[in-house]
Amino acid sequence: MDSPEPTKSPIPSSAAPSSSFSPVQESPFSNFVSNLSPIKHDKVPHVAPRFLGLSSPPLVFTSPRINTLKRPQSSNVEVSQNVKGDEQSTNRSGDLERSVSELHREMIVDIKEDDTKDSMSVQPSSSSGCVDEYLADPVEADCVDSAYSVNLNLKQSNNVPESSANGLPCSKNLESVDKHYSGREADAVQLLSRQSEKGLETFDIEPLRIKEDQHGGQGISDSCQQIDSDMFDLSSQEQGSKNLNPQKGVEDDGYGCDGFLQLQPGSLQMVQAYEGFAENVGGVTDAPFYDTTHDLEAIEHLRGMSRRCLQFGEPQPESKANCSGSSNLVNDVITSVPLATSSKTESLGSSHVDSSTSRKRRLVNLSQLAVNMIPQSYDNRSSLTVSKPSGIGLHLNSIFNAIPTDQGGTVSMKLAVDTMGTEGIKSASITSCQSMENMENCSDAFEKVSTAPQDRTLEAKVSTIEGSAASESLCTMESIECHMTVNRKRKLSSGDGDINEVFNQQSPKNKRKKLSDSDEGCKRCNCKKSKCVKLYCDCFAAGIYCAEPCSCQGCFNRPEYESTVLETRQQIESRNPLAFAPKIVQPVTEVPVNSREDGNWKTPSSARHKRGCNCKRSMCLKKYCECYQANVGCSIGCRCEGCKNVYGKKEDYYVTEAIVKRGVGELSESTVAAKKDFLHSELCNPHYLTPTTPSFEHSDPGKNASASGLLPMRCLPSPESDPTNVSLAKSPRTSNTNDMLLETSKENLYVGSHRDKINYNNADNILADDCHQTPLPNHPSIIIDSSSSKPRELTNLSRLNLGPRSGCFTLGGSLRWRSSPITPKSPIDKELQQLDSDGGLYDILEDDTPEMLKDTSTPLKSVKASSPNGKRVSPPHKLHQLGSSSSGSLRSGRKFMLKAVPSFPPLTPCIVSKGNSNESRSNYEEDGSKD
DNA sequence: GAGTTTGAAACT
DNA sequence: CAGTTTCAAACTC
Repeated sequence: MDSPEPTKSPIPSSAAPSSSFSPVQESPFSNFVSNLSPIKHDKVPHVAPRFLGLSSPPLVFTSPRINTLKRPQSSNVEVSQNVKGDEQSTNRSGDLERSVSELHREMIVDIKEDDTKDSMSVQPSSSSGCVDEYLADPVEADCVDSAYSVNLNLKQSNNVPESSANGLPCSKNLESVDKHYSGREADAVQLLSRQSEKGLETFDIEPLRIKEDQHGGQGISDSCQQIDSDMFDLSSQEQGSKNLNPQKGVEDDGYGCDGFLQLQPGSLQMVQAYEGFAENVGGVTDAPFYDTTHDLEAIEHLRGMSRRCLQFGEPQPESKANCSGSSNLVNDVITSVPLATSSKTESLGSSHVDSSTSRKRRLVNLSQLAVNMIPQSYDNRSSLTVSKPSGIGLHLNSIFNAIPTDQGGTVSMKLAVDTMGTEGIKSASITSCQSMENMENCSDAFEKVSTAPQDRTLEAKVSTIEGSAASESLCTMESIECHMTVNRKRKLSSGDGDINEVFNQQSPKNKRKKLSDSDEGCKRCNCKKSKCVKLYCDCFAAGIYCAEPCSCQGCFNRPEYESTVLETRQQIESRNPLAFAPKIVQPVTEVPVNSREDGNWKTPSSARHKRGCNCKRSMCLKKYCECYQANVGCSIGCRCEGCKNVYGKKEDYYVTEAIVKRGVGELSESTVAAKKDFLHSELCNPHYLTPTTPSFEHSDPGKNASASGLLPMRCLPSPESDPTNVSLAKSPRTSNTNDMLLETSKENLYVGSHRDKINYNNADNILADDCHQTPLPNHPSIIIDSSSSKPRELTNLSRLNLGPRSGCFTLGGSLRWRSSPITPKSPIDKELQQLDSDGGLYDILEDDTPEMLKDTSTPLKSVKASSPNGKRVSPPHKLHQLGSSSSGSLRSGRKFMLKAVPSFPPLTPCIVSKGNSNESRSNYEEDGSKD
C-alpha cells in the first residue's frame, strides 16, 4: 500500500503503537499498522487527531505537552474537528477552568499572604495569573469578534475563525483590562509593580488572573466586567478597522482556516502561524487601533517576541535571537502597529488553534503566555543576531543547517523584513526561503496554497508565517513548507491514501539533487529502512514530517500517520527524553550590534552540540561530525578524538571563554554587553544542563576561581559534561576544574532556564529552587505530561524561564515551590550579589531577577539540600569577573534569568490531569513492553 | 550513480 | 554500561 514494506516495517515498536490511528485517516497504512501492532492504543486518540502537517517540528510531533493539551480528559476527542461549538470541549474547558480558577485562588491567597515580601512568591501567582489571562484571552477574543463578544466565558469558544480574525482586539482588551484591574488590584500588582519593567508583565499577569477568576464564575468585579465590555467595544472597533483593511482577505482566509485549524488543531504551530498572520494583519490594519495605548504596545511587543520564541520551541537563546530580531524587524518595518502584532497574534492564535475546545485554547494561550514570558530585554536590544543559524536549538536537520553561517538567519531575516511591508507576507516568506536557498520549495508551497481550497488555509498560514517569517525562525517556514508540500501531495494523490507513494514517486535523486543544488536548502531525509520513524531520520528527529523533498521510502513520518509518529516518538522519548531535544543550542542570542559587527560573537563557538560528537576518524572536520555539521565548535560534551573542528576545538572551548570573560572588563561597554550575551548564551547551552541540580548548590567561588580568573585552558571532555546525561540525572559533576567552574557558574545562571534540568531531575528540588529564584513560568509545557520530559516542552519552559520576567509569570506550580522550604542563599547568590555590586553580572541578570538572587530566600541552598545528586556548582566566578570588569555596562538590556526553572511535574498535575500523565506513562510502558 | 566511510541510533 | 548492529548521511571514485 502506501509503504513498500508494510509488513516488515522497521517501526514495529513505533508503528505498532500507531495501530490506533486517528480516526481521521484510514489509510492503508493505518490498517497495516493496526494489524501489525497487537497493542491497541487507547492513547492514540489523544495524540492523533490533529497534527496537521503544518506543525513545526515541535508541533508536528506532538510533544507531550501538546498531547496533553489535546488530550481531553475524556479520551479521544478530536478537538480539531469541532469547530462548531462543542459541548464537550466546553465541558472540558470548564473543568480546566475550574482547576485553573482554583489554582488562581490559591495563588491569590498566597500572594496576599506573602504580600510583597517575596516577589518570587508573588510572581508565581502572577504566573498563574498569566495563565489565566491567557486562558481568558481566547474567550475574549471570541467575544470580541462578534456578537459573541458578549460572552466572556472561555467556554464559549466556538467561533474560532472569528476570534482569530479579531484576535488582536481581544488581546488588547485583555491588556487594557489588566491595567484597570491592576489599578484595582493594587495588592497583587504592587508586588509585581515594584519592578518597573516587570510592571508591564505584571499587569498582564495579574489582571488576567483576575479575569480568569471572573470567568471561573467566581466573583467578578463590576469593574472587570466593564473593562471587558470596553474591551469588546474596542474589539468591535478593531474589527471595523480590520474590515477596512485590505488584508482582510487574508483574515477571511483565516476564517477559512477552520479547516486548516481542524487539520492541525492542537498544534502550536497553528497558533504560531495564525499569530504570524495576525501580526501581519495587525501590522497592516490595526495600526490605528493600537495607537491608543503606548504601554500596551510595549507589552504586546514583548509578547509578540515571546510568542515567536515559543513557536520555535527551541532553546531560549536562539529563540531570543529570533524573537528579538523578529520583533525588531517587524517593528522597523511596521512601526505603526508594533503591539498589534503580538496581541493580535495571540488572540488569533488562540482562537484559531482549536475552536472546538476552549481548553485547547487555553493550552494555546498557555503556550503563548509562556512565550510572552520571554524577557523583554531581548526586545529591542537584540538585533537579529543569528550568529549561527545552523540549527541552533534545533535539530541538525533544521533549516538553519542549510543556511550558511555567513548568510545567517540575520540576512534572511532582514531581507524578509524589508520585503515585508504591509503586503509582504508572501514576499517575506519567499524572501526567507531565498535566504534559505529553499526558494523552490517555498515557492512551490506557496503556489499550492494559492490554488486549492485547502490552499486558502495554507495561504493564510503562509501569510501568517510570512508575517512572522522575518522574525521567526526559518524552522517554521520549513515546517510550513513541508505541510504545504504534504497537502499538495495529498491533492495530487487525491486521497489515494498512498501518500508515500506519491512522495516516493519523485525520484529521490531529483529531490536530493534539488536539495544539494539549493545548497541544502531544506535538508531532507532519504531513509529506506527506518520508515522515517526513527532518529535516523533527520526529519523525524527534527520533529517534522517528511515532505516532498524527502526521498524516503515507506515513510511513516507523514501527517497521515500522525498517530504512528507520535507513538514512535513517545517511545523514543521514553527511552531518552532528550532524544528530540535540539541538538544544537545557540547560547549567544542577543549580541549587541556593536559586538556583532565586530564579528566576535558570530563565531559558532558559542553554539554547542547538546550531546557532543563522538568522532573518531573524521577529526570533526567533516559532516560526519554533528558539531561540524551544525557549524558549531566542539565542547566538553564531545568525546571526539583528535578534534580539529574548525568551528572550535574541544580544547579551545574553555580557553576561549576564559579569554572572553577575562577581557570583558577591558572591553568597551558594547563589548562587555556582547560578552554578557556570550555568557548568557553559554548558560543557555545545553551542555550546562545538568540533570542533577541546580548549580547554585555549589558555591565555592574562591576555590573555583582560577588565578587567571577564568577558565583553564584544558577542557574536560568528561562524559559528565555530556548534556545527555542531564535527563538521566546522573552523577553530578564533580570535577573542580576551572572549566567546570565556568560551566557551573553558567549553569547557575541558566539553571532555571534549562529545561532539561527541569524535567528530568528532581524537578521538585530544582523547581523549588527555581521558584525561589524565579517563579517558574507557566507554560504550555506545564500541561504536558509529567511523565514525559519532552525536549520541546522543556524548551518552551526554558524560554519562559529565560524571560527575565519569567519570574513574574510563575504558575501554580510555583506555588508549590514557594511553599518549599528552600532557602538560604547559596554561594552563588553571594557571588551574584557581588557581581551586582560590581555592576557586572547583576547588570545582566539584574533586571529581572536581581531581587530574586539577592533575596535572602534562596533557592540555591535549598537546591543543594534537595538535590540528590549533590551536583557541585561552581560559583559564578567568571560571571563575577565579567560583571565587575564590565562595571556598569549593562546596556545590553538583556535580562538573564537566573533561575527560573519550569515546574514540570508540579504544574502538570495542576493543570493537566494526572490521568494523562499516567496514561502517557502507561503507554510508554506498553511501548516498552512491545519492544 | 555506486560504493565506501563515518558516526549516530538502536539493539543486545 | 559496553559492545555490536543497523542505519542513513557524507564522502569518494
